[in-house]
Amino acid sequence: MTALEKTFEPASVEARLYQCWEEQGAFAAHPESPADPYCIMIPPPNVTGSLHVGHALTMTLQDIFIRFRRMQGRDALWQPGTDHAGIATQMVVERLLDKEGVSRRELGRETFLSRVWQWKGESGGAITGQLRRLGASPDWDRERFTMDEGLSEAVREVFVRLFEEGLIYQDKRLVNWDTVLQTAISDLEVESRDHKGAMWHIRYPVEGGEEIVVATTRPETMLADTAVAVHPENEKFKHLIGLHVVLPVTGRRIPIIADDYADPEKGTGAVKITPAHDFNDFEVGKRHGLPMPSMLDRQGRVTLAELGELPAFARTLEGEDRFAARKKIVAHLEETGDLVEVKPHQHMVPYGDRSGSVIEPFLTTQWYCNAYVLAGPAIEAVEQGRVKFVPKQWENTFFAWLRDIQPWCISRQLWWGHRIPAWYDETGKVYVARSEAEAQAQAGAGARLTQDEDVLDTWFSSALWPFSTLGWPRETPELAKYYPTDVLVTGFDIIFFWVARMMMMSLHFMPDVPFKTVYIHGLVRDEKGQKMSKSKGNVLDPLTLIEEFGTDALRYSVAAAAGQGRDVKLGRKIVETNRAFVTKLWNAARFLEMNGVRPNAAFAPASAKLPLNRWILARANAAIMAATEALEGFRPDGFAATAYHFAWDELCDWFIEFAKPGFASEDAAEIRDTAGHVLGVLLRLLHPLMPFVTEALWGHFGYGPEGSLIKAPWPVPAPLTGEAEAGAEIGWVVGFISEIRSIRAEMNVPPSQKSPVLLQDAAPATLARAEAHFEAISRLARVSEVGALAGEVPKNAAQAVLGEATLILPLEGVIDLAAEKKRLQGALAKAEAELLKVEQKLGNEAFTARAPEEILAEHRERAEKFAEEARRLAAALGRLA
RNA sequence: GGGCACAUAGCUCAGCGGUAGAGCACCACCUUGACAUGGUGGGGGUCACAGGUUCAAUCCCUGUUGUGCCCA
Repeated sequence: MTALEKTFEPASVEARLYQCWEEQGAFAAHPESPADPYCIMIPPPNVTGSLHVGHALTMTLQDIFIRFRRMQGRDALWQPGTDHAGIATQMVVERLLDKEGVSRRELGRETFLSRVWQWKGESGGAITGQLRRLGASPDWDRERFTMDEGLSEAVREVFVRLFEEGLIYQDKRLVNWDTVLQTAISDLEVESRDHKGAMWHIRYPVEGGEEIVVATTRPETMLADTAVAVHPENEKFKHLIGLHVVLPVTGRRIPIIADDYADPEKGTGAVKITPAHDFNDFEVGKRHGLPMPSMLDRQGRVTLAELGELPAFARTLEGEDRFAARKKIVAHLEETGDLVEVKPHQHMVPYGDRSGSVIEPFLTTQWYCNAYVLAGPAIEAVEQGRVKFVPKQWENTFFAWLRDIQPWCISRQLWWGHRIPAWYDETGKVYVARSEAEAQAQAGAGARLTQDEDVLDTWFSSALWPFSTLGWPRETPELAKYYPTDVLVTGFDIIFFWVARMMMMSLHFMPDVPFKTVYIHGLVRDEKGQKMSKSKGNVLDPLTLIEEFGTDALRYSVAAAAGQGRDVKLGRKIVETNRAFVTKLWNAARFLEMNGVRPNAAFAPASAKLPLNRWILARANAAIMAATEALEGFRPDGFAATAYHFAWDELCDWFIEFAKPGFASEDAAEIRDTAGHVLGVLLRLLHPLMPFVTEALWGHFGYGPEGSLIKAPWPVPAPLTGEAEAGAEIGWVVGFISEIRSIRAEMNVPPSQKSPVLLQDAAPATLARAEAHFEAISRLARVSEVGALAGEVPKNAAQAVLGEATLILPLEGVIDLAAEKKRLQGALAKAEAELLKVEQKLGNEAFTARAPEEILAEHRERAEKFAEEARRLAAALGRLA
């Protein structure tokens, strides 16, 4: 074995090890194997996406769970893939076309789509390469894309079946219309922004002489007003109900109606009703059977086509942009004197999250999915605990959304996506079918069919991901084995998009839950807790961090910070700091290697005799149990902390320090075997967290061939003998060394000056311990000799209490008497304070009568301990005088 | 306005019905046989506030205040 390099160079091993794993098929699932399955579906990133820190977090967590279960012997399937991202991808390619000076429409649908596929082939899915940099271990051979033939077949199948069941239908109602992208978008893709606008108060003359003033934030829509609503109980307007007003600008005659929607407290109490341009007004319009003309076209320009005869001014508005039209109408109202007043008004305005333009409620015919019906079983599954959220409180968010779910508009006016499998004949009759041939058969040979121009919402196909990727609608071995999957890992911002929709579709078609657990993690923020955004310039690039500090450091950083229900704060500095842990592990291993530590499969931990070895083996067992429990309980932070503590505080700080001379002693063989065993445990424990450095060390030490740690068995606690006694013994020595170190540091004893330690009142067993571990004590606590105190306590000695014994350091000439006195007084005060607290409790009859015996015994023990400690400290103090 | 969460050391966060913890930062000391990306020691806390339950509350309950997020 060649010696390990002095420092760990992540860049020099990461690519090689990753390739090694991939080549040996280490990521592959084995449907044919008898092993229990463990499956995670990757929430497919956008094919246009590139790796950001959010991905780094979610993918690291998924990879940790997958690697852990794979090592436990489960047949792990981590299903990778990407999502075709209708709008985003189409925008990317259109932008490219822009540079060539051609538009999508000039190219035509088919040519355009071939360009998108070409783009996808060349630069789509860059993220999958980047995931490899992160050390992610999904089964790449099974990578899927939502526009794959198989997944597309699933989409058609689902669409047709839902249509046949009446759960997909066409309807004419308001959608969120993006006037730039010229498509309907989901309400989840709309963000409301606070806007400093105005409230215009406009006079509508009532037939018969009176007038009514309405308040609106969108005066231009008055072109399409079809009523004025007042509250039925509103005394101010009650008498006007049933009369008509003559709409300014258009001169149209519209009724005054009574509707609860008109809040007497808001605005003027009278509200104009424009059913085709406002969601609330649309409902009012439906209730009252009002006409619903539109006054805007697909691009948000005024169209008068549906508005009937109009006076001259109104006719000049044709083709005006909506905001220009607003200005013109307001100016006109001012002129005519119908504008009563304008008040500044703060309100929310909807914006499209992709285009950044103001979203327009728009009356169109679209395809809808009856989400209300599909939501029922999804809600039930969570209520019954068949799907569990971790942390649990996210169930509330899930319930809140699903219980109030609206019809899901699934059609999009895009080209890139799954084209809706619906065909129309010349009369406009619709035929929904799995293929054109099937539709033709339905329509009859003579019918001339044209396919619906629109495509489906990307989330429609993503919703099928848990089963479509496994081969549905075919009955495949994969579907039989891996469905339902075990856990879905995602951020809370995706509960609506993903979790809810996957639940609805899966429960309807499988029909079973898609996953048993939904693990929700936080968002990644910068060090100050600010959301990362390009405009703020606080975006961290995970690939840069990987280059600078290595993948393991990044993975450790995000996992250790992923406490439950908390956002993850991440900064360059944090990753840099955590790199030290990777380095520490490397150096510890390097030291063990230099001292001849090698794996020894024949070593039985139970055969270890040295207390030091028994102790570290017991600590390893404890670490294994704690780490396993943390991972099973979805606590990556606890897992990271456990491994860190074991590696650094127990293995490095104590075991290795104690063991140093042992490597040259007659105990060397057992120490080497123990160290070899414990290092093997540690590498396996840390592997899911820091796959590269652990794999590099594993191969180097020869625990297995290079690249084999990924499939090494997850450690289980080893049977031991005498570990309790060993624990007490090593614990005492650690306490002893710590006490001496503390005294010496506080007394400013130069490290070069060793000092003897005398034990007063020490039990023979204690003296034996001190003697047995004298070498370590001497080296680590700078002690020249240890022995029982014979005769009087020397003057001017520093003292401390440890168990039943008093430790005495004769430091004549070095010790500052006043300082030592102060130190002892502090210790005494502390002991007395503790004693007082415990005694007070024990003196409380209610406590002794009601507290459990265990607790009482514990308290009595502590009382004794503190009393003894205080007595000894007081004595020590007395000797100083 | 409705809902959810959070409030613990200077900072970031664990924790738990009985004894307050880590990392970073800070101070002092140390090139002691891997590691200065290190070692040793130290200072630093009314566990937001007010009630309640309990023998016992940082922890459970209620309220208040503050902060963040989601929904309308």
